[in-house]
Amino acid sequence: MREAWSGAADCMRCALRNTVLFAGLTEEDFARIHDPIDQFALHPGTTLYHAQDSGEFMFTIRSGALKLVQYLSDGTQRIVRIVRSTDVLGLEALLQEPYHHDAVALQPTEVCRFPAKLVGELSRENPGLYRELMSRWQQALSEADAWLTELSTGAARQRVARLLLRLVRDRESSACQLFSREDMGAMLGITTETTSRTIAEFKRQSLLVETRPNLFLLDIPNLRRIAEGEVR
Amino acid sequence: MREAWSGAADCMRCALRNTVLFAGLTEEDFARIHDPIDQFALHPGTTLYHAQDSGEFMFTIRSGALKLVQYLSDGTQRIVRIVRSTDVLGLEALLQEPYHHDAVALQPTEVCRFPAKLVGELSRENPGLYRELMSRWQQALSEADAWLTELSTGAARQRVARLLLRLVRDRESSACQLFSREDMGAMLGITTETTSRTIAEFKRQSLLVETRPNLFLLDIPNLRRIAEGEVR
DNA sequence: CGCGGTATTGAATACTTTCAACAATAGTGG
DNA sequence: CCACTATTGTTGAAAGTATTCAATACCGCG
Repeated sequence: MREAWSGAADCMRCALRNTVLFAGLTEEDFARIHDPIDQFALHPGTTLYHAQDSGEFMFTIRSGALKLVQYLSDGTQRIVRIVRSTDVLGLEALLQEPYHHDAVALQPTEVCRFPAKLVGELSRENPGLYRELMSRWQQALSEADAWLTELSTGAARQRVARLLLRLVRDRESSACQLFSREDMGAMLGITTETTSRTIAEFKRQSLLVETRPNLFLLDIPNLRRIAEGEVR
Repeated sequence: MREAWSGAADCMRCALRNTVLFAGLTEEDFARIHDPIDQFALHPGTTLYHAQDSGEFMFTIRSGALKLVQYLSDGTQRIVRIVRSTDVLGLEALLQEPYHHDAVALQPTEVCRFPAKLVGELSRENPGLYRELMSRWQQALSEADAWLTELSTGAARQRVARLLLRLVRDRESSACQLFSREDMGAMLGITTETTSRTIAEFKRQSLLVETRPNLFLLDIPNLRRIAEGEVR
């Protein structure tokens, strides 16, 4: 059993309704999609879907985070994206394609699931949804490009610094939680050990201060300098 | 002057018409888009557009190849994608966003240019075009993911081998042209020198045989073994 | 033929990985 | 609630790779 079913989704009261995929729908359209929506709670480590699974459903993330993982033929894994609250998952299902990644929860995560086919139908009549879908695709693409340029280029110290900065972007405080060293390594294309060493060094230099278990405050200005490669 | 204008495009006779973006359009729709289409020839090294330029136009590639380049704040460049014949360029313009990359010709290249706005309008009435656009977005995304897992992961030897194999995929022969060492390095996230050393070594091992200036035959099976990391 | 740019090579250095050991931590069952 | 165990994180040392910077070779073009 891979997830806890939490009943039909309560979309009308969903705090996210206006920020997520279906923001532009009329009440009428919305009624049509509401019924088939189910809501799930995922424990960390739970797989929402596997690469190659037939892509019947799309998902929105209500809370938490998932990693999208691809595997090389030699078995090494690479995390190609992180999806978070308000993000949409499984766009490829709109094209009747199987999923392209494993999607695995990194934290306690709540998702809403709905049939891709339905979204496809609605989008054909609803210009707002149509545009929103394109925008989501473009967002994913920009994100992928940023991972290439920022997280897969330069020395390990720089990559780790850029990942940390990315984790606190668009946030009020500079506090953030870290992922496991293994996951961070898989995001950056470096080994678990190198990641651990780098994080440990950042801690010693007070670029990272642990205020509570796995809650870190960042020294943003100095991490920026490292990210740019200005310091050793 | 950045490009040679070759006159209004002769779309009706374009060999690509049925394989590219507008394959599904009716004659009527097509008439509407034909007029604003211009065709350009680009010399190698020519920039088609710059990142941040206002994205008024989209492009299809008739022949040749372009690189999409992003820059880090420290000035290092990373090539995030290669677009080739039948590919579409500038999807972000559909969302009224500025371009996200520099687009630079790698070879003599012919492109067709058309207003993004027009495509947006047509796609709202034309389900075929609508679907085609989604499919193009997904294609770009898959490509980006593949660059992360295949071309930005593992040792330099493996990356170079995977890039070479990628260059001859879906081709009748195992012959291909190589890009400059600098460009290959920017695709793989390694230095020009490391790229050069690796290519030179492959040549010495006859994994690459130069039959004509810059035309190479690949030893696919052995390059595959290197790509998988099975050999030193 | 010579010039300018690209490719190749060398040598020293810096960095990352590997493999192994040990420490810290969280989860489990008594 | 505590002790135990399994997992995750940290560290060390050696080996393997990649980068840097500099020199030289090669190529295409005028």
